[in-house]
Amino acid sequence: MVEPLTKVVLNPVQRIIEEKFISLLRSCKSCERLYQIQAQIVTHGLQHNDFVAPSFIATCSRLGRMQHARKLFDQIPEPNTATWNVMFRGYSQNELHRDAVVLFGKLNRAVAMPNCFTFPMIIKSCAKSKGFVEGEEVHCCAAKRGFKLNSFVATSLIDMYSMKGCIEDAYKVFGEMRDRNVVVWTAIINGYISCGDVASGRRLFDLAPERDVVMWSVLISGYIEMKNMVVARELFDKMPNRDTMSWNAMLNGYAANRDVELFEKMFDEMPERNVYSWNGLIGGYVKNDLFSAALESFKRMLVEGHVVPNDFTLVAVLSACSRLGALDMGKWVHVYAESIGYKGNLFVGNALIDMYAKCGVIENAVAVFNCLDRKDIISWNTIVNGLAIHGHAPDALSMFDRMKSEGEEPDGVTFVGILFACTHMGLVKDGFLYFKSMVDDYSTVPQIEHYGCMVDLLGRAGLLDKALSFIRNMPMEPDAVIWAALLGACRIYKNVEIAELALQRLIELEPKNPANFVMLSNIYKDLGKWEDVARLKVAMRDTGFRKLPGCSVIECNDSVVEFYSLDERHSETESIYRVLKGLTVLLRSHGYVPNLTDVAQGI
DNA sequence: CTAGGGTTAG
Repeated sequence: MVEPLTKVVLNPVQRIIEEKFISLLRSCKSCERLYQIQAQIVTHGLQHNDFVAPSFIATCSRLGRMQHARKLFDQIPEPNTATWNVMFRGYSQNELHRDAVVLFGKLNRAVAMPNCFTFPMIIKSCAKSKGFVEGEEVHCCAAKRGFKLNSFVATSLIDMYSMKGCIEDAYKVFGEMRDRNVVVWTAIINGYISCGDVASGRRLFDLAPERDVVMWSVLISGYIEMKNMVVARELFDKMPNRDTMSWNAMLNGYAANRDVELFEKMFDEMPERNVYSWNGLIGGYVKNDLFSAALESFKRMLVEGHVVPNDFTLVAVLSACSRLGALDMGKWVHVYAESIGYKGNLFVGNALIDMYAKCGVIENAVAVFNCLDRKDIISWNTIVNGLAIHGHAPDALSMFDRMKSEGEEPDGVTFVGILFACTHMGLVKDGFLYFKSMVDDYSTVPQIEHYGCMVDLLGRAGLLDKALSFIRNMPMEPDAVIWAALLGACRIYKNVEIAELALQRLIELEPKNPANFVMLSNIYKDLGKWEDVARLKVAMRDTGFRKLPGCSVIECNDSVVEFYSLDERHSETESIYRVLKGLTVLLRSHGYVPNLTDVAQGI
C-alpha cells in the first residue's frame, strides 16, 4: 500500500479485478462462498482496498456476519468514510444499534470524516438503542460540521427527539431549518402525534406547503390511534390519492375499533391488496372473535390472494385455530411454517404451542416447545398453562421447575397456570405456598386473576367458608369472576347459603348476565327446591335477558361447523342423529348410563 | 451509500 490512489487511477487491469470482486460479492449468498471469495481477495492483496472492502463488509452484513466484517475493518489502517459508513449500516441492518454508536465514537480519532450519510444512520441507531445522551452529542457533532440544514440529518434528529418524548427539541431542529421538504414536515407531524398531541400535528399539517400520501397517512394514523375513526375517515375521503398502505391503515383502524362491516368494506373496495391487507382482514376477524371467517379468509388468500402468507398471517390463523379447536388447519399451518423455516420466529413458535395445547394435542405442544431453539417468557407460559389446563398438572409443575432452572423468571401469567394446576390436583397447601412465593421470590404482586385462582382452589376443594373469608380479605374489590368461581363451587358442594350470597353480589356486578341465575337455579334443582327454581325463573325473566345457548364447534372436511343442543340446522341432520343414536345404543350395551340431569331442563 | 407511514404470541 505505497501509492494506493495512483494505483487505482492508473491501473485499468486492477480496476477490472476490483469490479469483478465487487460483482462476485454482490451475488454471494452463503458464508462458505464468502470465505472463498475472501481468500481470492487476499491473494490479490485487495482486502483493504477502498472499493472492495466496503463491498465485502456489506456482504457480511447481508449474511448477518458483522463480527467477521469487524475483524476485517479493524485491520484496515485508514478506512475511508464509505468503509466506516458501510460498517454503521451493517450494524444498523442487523439491529446492532449499540455497536454502531460505540464504533462511531472511534471515528473521532480517525483520519476519515463523517459525512451527510453518516449522521442519519448514527442518530437512528442512538434512538433505537435509547442512547439519547450519545444522540445529543452526535447532534452537536453534526451541527459543528455544518449539517444542521441537511434534511436527512434533520429528519433523523426530529425522530430521535420525538422518540425520547422531547418534542420541543424536535421542533427546535425543525424551526432552525431553511428549506423544509415534505419529509421533514412529515417527521415533525409524526413527532407530535407520537407524543400524543394530534391537534398540533393537525395544525402543522394544515400549515404544510405540500402534502403527499405519506403525510396524509401519518395524520390519519394519528386519529386512528386515538380511536377517532370519524375524522380519520373524513381525511381518508379527502386525500387526493390513496395507496395500499393508507387503505390498510383504515382497515386496521376499523378492525381495532370492532367495526366488522366497515373493515370488510375497506378490504372489498381497496384497489390493490398486499400481504398486509390480507393480514389485516384475517387479524381483524380474529380480533372480533370471528374465527371461522378468519380461516375462510386465509383459504381465500391462498387461492386468490397473489401474495405469500408471512409469519403475521400464520400467527393470526393459528390463533383462530386455537379458539376453534381447528386441529387439521392448525397442523396444515404447522407444515407450512416448517416449509418456510419459522424456527427463527418466536411468535409463530409460541402460537403453534398454544394451538396444539388448545386443540388438545398436548404432546405436539410439548414437542414444538422442545424444538424451539430460543424460548421466551411467552413460550414457557404457554406450555405451563397448556399443561395445566389439560389436566397434566404434575407436568405443569415440573415444567415450572425446568423454567426456573433454565433461568427464566416467572411472571404473573406463569402463576395463573401454576395455581390452576394446584386447583386441578387439590393441592391447597401448595397453592398457598406458590401464591406467597410470587411476592417473596419473584416480586410479582398478585392480581385479581390470582385471587380468582385461589378462590377456585379453595372452592373446588370444598373449603367454601375459607373461600368466602379469603374473598373478604382481598386487597381489591372482588369482581364477577371471583363470585362466579365461588358460586360454581357452591354448586358442586350444594351450599345454598353461600350461593345466595354470591348471587346477590353477582346481580349487583353484572345484572345482565343470566348465567348467574341459571347457576343458582341448578343448585336449587339439585336440592329439589322447586319453588325457588320457579321464583328465580320469574326474577330472571324480569331482567329481560335470556341466556344464550352454549354452542360447540367441530372441524369437519376443512371447515368448521357449529352446533347447539338438539340442533337441526345442518343439512345432514338425519344421518348425524342416526349415528348418534347408534353410538348411544352401543354405549348402553357396554353398561354406560348417561347422566341427563342437566340436559333440556335448564330454565 | 443515505430520510418520513403498516399488521403478530401466553
